[in-house]
Amino acid sequence: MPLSPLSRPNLAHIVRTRLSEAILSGELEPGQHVPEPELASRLGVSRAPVREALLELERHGLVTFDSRGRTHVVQLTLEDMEEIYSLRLALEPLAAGLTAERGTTQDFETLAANIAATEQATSLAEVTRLDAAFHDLIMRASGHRRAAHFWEGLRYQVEAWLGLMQRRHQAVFQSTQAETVKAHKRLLKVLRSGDAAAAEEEMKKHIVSWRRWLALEADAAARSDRKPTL
Amino acid sequence: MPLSPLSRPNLAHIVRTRLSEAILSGELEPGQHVPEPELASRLGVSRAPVREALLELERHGLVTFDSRGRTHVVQLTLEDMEEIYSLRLALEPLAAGLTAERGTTQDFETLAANIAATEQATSLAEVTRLDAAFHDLIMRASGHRRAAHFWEGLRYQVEAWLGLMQRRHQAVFQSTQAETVKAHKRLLKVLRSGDAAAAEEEMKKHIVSWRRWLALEADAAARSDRKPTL
DNA sequence: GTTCTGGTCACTGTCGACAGTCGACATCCA
DNA sequence: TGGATGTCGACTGTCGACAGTGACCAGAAC
Repeated sequence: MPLSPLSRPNLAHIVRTRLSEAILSGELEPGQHVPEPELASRLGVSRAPVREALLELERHGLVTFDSRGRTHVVQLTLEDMEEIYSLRLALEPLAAGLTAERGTTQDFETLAANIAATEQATSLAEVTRLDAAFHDLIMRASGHRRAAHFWEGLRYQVEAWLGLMQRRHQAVFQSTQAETVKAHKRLLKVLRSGDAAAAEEEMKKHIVSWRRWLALEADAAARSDRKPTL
Repeated sequence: MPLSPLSRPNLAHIVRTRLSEAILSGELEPGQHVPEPELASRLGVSRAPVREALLELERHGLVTFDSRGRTHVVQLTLEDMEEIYSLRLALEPLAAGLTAERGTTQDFETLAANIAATEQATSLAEVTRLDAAFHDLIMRASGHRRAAHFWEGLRYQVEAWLGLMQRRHQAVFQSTQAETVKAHKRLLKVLRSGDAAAAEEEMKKHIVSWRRWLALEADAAARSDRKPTL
């Protein structure tokens, strides 16, 4: 009987997941102060797991602690995104190269499944989530645990940013789904080829092209002659 | 009156610092299980700050949690160090370039002071600490907060590894102090020149040359025909 | 009206306690 | 004797409580 071992996530993990969703969806607004007691009572748990979850979320860059230790939902600025861009550019090609070398058939099939799911996604939010997951899979498949770990510290911020931009500038993301699928297919093909250098190069291009989303808010602000609200 | 605001570190921070020292010095051995209740009673605090400190230490890669949530002092392998090497190579040249561009006179003076201290250090352990601090300063001076943050997640592991190697292969580190000073002086000079590309290149060289410490244990093991104990 | 003062309130940091769980070890039965 | 079963102890995950601190607000003093 194929009984795989079941994992029993602790409360802190559940709280963390729940809060991630709340932040990514915009249910909790950027900059908003989120007191531990309130979260605890709203979620029906004590403060201990909430505190632990918040520490995790800080690691993921979704919340920050001010000088008094109070928790705020992160408010990403353009400079933050530039930082993230430069780090993605440093990390992801490295991982892509490794994945091309070491990736298993299993890995590539999971990636293919992700692309298929992206093709059939019915909402932008879903596309964004699957996009982040795709990169996540590559980082993991690389076998570079620390790089994957670092990526964990970036991906949620990327998701948060894209979510925010999508809510603000829907029109711009019209063709995103198709483009994402196309780019990911190209990537997967190179990864499967086993050519590390080519994989690095392709990933680099992919990240560079992703950069165009960064200036969105600044551009929109410039056009409408208002201050960018980040 | 120049009274700078005093920071009142919380217990968790103190515990974290104390535990870092214990791990880096070898007081706590690699692989050793460290139960929260014991740490708490030994340090005379409750488990809450200990738990928080352990989470921080995990982020710094000095401890790991097993499937049951029990804490162990990290046991670095050669593969771990290869990972760290590849990440340093991705992160530090980037930061060095930025520091060359944006570094302030103040920054460079702090770096110079660090080098001076390294010159006068009286123990290898001190040299190692100052070495890590030097790189820390560059990461901070770069203004790239996330890169600096990532480096925080590596530096202690680097220190731990070097400490371990130094305790095992003292003789090999004879000339380390002088070499470190020389290399750091070269780096500082390039940083001061403001030439980002040159700074990147010099840092790259520096990291590559650091790589030689990685194979130490494997080499020693091969020579004495025993299994490398990592 | 403005500045100082005191009180109030909302939070965080820390503590001690309890329950559930897992491994180790002893024990029982074939 | 060896494998299954039961018991014990150690630790983690979680909880509720308390104290200390800073922000905010109202009122007093000038």
